[in-house]
Order: sequence, then C-alpha cells, then structure tokens
Amino acid sequence: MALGKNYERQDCSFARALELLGERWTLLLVRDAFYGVRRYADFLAHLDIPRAVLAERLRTLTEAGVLARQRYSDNPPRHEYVLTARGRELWSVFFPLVQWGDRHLSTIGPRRLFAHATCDTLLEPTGTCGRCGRLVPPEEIEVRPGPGAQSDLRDDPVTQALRTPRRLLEPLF
Amino acid sequence: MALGKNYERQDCSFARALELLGERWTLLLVRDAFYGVRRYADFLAHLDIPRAVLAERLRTLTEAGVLARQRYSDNPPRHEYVLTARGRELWSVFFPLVQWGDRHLSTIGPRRLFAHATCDTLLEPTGTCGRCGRLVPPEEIEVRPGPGAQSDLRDDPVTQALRTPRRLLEPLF
DNA sequence: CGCCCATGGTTCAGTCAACGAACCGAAAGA
DNA sequence: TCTTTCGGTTCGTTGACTGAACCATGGGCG
Repeated sequence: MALGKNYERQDCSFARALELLGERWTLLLVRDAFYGVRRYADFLAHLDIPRAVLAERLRTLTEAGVLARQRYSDNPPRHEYVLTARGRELWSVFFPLVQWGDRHLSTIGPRRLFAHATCDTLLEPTGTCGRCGRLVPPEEIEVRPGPGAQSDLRDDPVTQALRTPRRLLEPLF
Repeated sequence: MALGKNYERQDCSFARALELLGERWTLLLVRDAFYGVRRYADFLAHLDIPRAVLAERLRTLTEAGVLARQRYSDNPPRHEYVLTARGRELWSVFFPLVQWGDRHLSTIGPRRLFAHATCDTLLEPTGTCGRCGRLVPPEEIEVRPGPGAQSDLRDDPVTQALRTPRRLLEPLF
C-alpha cells in the first residue's frame, strides 16, 4: 500500500502495525517468507518488485524485528532473510486473510491449501487442525497446491518449487 | 497503504485481498466501522483522512461488498456505511493484528481491551472468550479503554465516545 | 592475468496516488 | 435571506513507487 508513515495521530496498536506492515509489498514479503523464500534474488523473481523497494522493505522489516538477516556464506558474504518469532506470529494475521480472500475474491478456488503436517489434515478456517483440534503453528503446516493453482501466470523458480507440497518456513532452495 | 492495484501477476487470494484492503486508510476505515463509526463526517473527524480519499475508499469498499450504503434520512437524503457480513468476517484478521501490535509495538500497553460482553471476560489472543471458550463474533464483543488510552492525542467526538465501553458494530451516535 | 557471471544492492528520471485547501449543492433552521 | 450541516468534487503540490541502468564484491574458468 505504500502506506505513508504518518498515522502518528492514530495512536493505536492497529495503526502502528499498519504503519509497518501496511506498506505496499510488505505483507507479500512476509507471505513469501512463510513459503520459504529467503534470498533477495528469489523475492525479486517471485514478486516483480522494484529492487529499491525490496531493499528498503527488507531493511524496515529487519529493523522492526520481523525478519532477521543471517549470513549463510562468508566468501562471498551473503545474507538471507528469515522470519523471527515475532514474524512467525503474523501467521495468525496472514492465514485469516488468505481464507477471507479465498471465500470472497476467488473464482476458481483456493490456490494453496494448508494442512497440519503431522495429522495430514486440512486446517479449519480458525487455523486449528481438523483432526487433532489444536491451533497449529506455522512450523507444522504444509502448503499444497489447491484447485486454483492450475492457472499459473508465472514461472519463476519460487512458483515452480511451490508446485510440490512444502513445509512452511523451510528454505525453498 | 496506497497499495497500487497492480498485484495482478500475484494471482493469489492473499494478494487479491491486499489489492482491496491493503490500500492506505482502508483497514482503518474497517476498524472504525467495527467501533460503530458509520458516517462520512465521523470517519473524517476521527481519521484526518483527505476527503477525496475517504470518498473513494468508501466507494471501493461498498463495491466490494465490505460495507453497505444505507439511507438513514430522506430529507435531506443521507447515507451511512455499515459493515456487511463479509465485512464483519474481517474481525478474524483485525483482531490478531491488534494483538500483534499490542505485543510488539506498544510501550504503554493496549489502548483498547476487548471482552465477551455476555461473559464479561477478556478475549484470549486467539479471539476466544476466556470464560466460555467460544470463538466470539464481533456482535458480542465490548470495547473498553485499556491502560494505553491515557495518552489521547485527539479529541474528536468519536474518540470521546470510545472512552466509555461500547458494543462493537453498534452505532456510536 | 583477463573476462564473464551471480548476487545484492544504489541511483535517477518519470509517473501516479495522496495530501490538503478550496469550492460546491442540497436541505434545514433562524 | 443568511447560515450551518452533510457529503461530497476539484485541483495544484508533494512524495512514494516504478523500472531501467549502473555498480561493487567475489568467485570460476581459460
């Protein structure tokens, strides 16, 4: 949303969260991070986001403690961006919004399905497992292609990797 | 967020939901609608949103079926904007984000508390009632000023009305 | 060594949306 | 008639996003 930063007169947790997360592209980065995207080039390929905006959002999210910048190679020095505990808590925001979109904005059906991996059972709209009834943390969730995955507009490495079931948060590559 | 409208290459329920809801001010309108704000002038007073942007967002949300435009006076013809069932479903997105903001972005503590009105008990972070354990729909929720409500930066009629406990969705005026 | 490539950025000119102040029109009230 | 309220529209300015080009570091290869 390119939300401006000036909700300052809205002193409310919700407005503050939106200042950080409501900017254009930001929540899509969080989505991709749940899917296991970690590297600059992969975010870039999957999102078609301008490079300058990507760099800035990664910096903002890192400063806010939603992502952590971790070195994965010394020669050459390379970093990847991983969701922190604070970032993983955003699953409780992300999942309901996906559900809402699936219910009201989708024609062909969900593009991705989410299942409790250990129970092999789809999640309820509340985010609980249909079998064991527990509220499932993202670490235990598997993403699978859903009926809406047929019409794949794009064909980058990330999209390809997501055509097979994956555990959330596990690196795609 | 002034999110642009062009996530079209991100054919995903989440991206589509963000196209609609991710634009700057939009989710703050939804928040205020939960709090019982219904009229153009009241949104304006509470949000300091440019009038043109407010008019456009109300139109977009109405077209998307999140808000309904209802006539409440014939002479002069006046309308108010009320959350539809589809809009009320956004409670499951709104509440976790408020909680997240309270946990991570608030210094003084929650500005508003949410309670199951019939049980007179605060909601759990999951949105269930701490006493009866049910997932509470917004119609049964009471908003109350929390510890963070001390520092009220603004003093419009909406802010004043919210200084006393209120049932969600009930019109403020 | 010299050349090319991969990765992860920065720079910059153009565009488009948000901002905010002014204006507008209908209706009611004094 | 004059003023106020409500719900907008218009419009010039500002600021963020866009997209293409450029850059820096560090391999890998002949």
